Amino acid sequence: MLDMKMIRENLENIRNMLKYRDVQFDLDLLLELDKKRREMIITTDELRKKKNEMSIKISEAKKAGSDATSIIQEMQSVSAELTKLEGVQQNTELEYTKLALTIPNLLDKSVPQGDSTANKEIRKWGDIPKFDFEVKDHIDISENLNLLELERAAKTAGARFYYLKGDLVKLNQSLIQFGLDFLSENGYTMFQPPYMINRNSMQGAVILDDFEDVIYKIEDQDLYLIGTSEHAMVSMHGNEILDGNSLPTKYAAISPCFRKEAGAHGKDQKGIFRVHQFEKIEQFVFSKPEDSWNQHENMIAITEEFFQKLEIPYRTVLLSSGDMGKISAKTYDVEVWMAGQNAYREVASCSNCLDYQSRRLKIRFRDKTNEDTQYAHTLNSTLVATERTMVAIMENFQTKDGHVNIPNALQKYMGKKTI
RNA sequence: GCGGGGGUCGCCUAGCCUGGUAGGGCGUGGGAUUGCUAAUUCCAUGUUCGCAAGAACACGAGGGUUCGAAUCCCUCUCCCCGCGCCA
Repeated sequence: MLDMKMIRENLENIRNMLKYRDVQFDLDLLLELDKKRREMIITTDELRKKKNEMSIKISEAKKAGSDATSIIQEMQSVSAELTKLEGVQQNTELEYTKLALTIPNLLDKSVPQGDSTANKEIRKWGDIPKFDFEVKDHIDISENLNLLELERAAKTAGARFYYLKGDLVKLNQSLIQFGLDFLSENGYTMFQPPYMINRNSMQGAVILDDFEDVIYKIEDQDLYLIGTSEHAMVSMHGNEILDGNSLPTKYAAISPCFRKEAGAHGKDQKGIFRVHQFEKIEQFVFSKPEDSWNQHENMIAITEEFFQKLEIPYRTVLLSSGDMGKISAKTYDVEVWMAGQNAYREVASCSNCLDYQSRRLKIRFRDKTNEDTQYAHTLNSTLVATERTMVAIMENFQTKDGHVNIPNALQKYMGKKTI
């Protein structure tokens, strides 16, 4: 959500933002509803004022023991009128809020304009592995080594599910262990969040379209499966006034992620690259506004360092205005090399959401109790999505005789050097 | 799941029985006063609308009764205590 006052004062910027994001949004309707909403507030406030004044008169009359019948009758009619107007106001408010919740976030000025072809590679690390044999993809590798049950998963759950098996289970746990150790050493506090959260929390974290395309709902309950621990982490401090001295909070969250993947039909159909359920360690930071861009750079640096330790070649991409999520003001993606696909593929995403989520969830801070509160900034970044990372490990570290070498950093967690 | 007790403006708390402008303390900021440290005292300290003056709203959430609800009634929610069930 954006500050309505700011929208009114920066109409040109907002129109440009919508254009650059290539998003259909009825800004004129929003302005109209905002105007109507404010008018309604003024009208109903005046009636309430009248009511309050009469209430005092009634009280005084009763105390004095005189007759208050005529004032009470007058107040009855004012009350009735107010009830009627409040109904109208409530409807206006609902309409306004519904629309206001769908306007995308501002864009940082460093974001390139255009669609995904305008994405900008800003860094590249590592040498692409060369093989003197025919390279296999992770599906063939895991089949040969008996590391996945894909057909049986399709039988028991459907497409885009999997059973990890044997050493792949251990590799997954090793990545998680290593990731948590790594973030702990870098001053992060670990969290394991709820995997289901209520509608209000989810609505603060995501934009409406995501409910349809991404989020699973629990039947007959006000609960939704998180699509990422970000959803549970951002709402954790909802309706709170944080102590400014505690910022930035650096949280490391580990959780499974559940995604519908609606609209991804045909893409990455096989294997464990694009699935309905995967594990992810997330960095989540609440920061002061003046510090958030600095934090954003820190977070992407941490993620890059992690993949360097895993010896996986990657490139870091600054997403263009048309390719970003609507809640983010600026996003870096990390794409790692996947030898089986002969391509860089997305494994991590690092976003600064400014005060967009904080406004929705009322996450504020102040340094001293008599100061005005400010909205905190929220930032999220993948540290590691383990299933995708295992695809990269299997494909990049495969050997001629069909085995997979374990990256140095993971060997002590795996207790072996090769699968 | 059952029974009991709770949720009040950052924190603590009064008010609820008996409906009539939500009070006090702490913390924080500012002013005044007194040789100093300190003490004392006054003002400010939530949200929304408004350029402002000001006004409205706010007692866990949502309904209801009433001219009027923190207060009475209903539903939900979270916390605490006891019992039950349970990995």
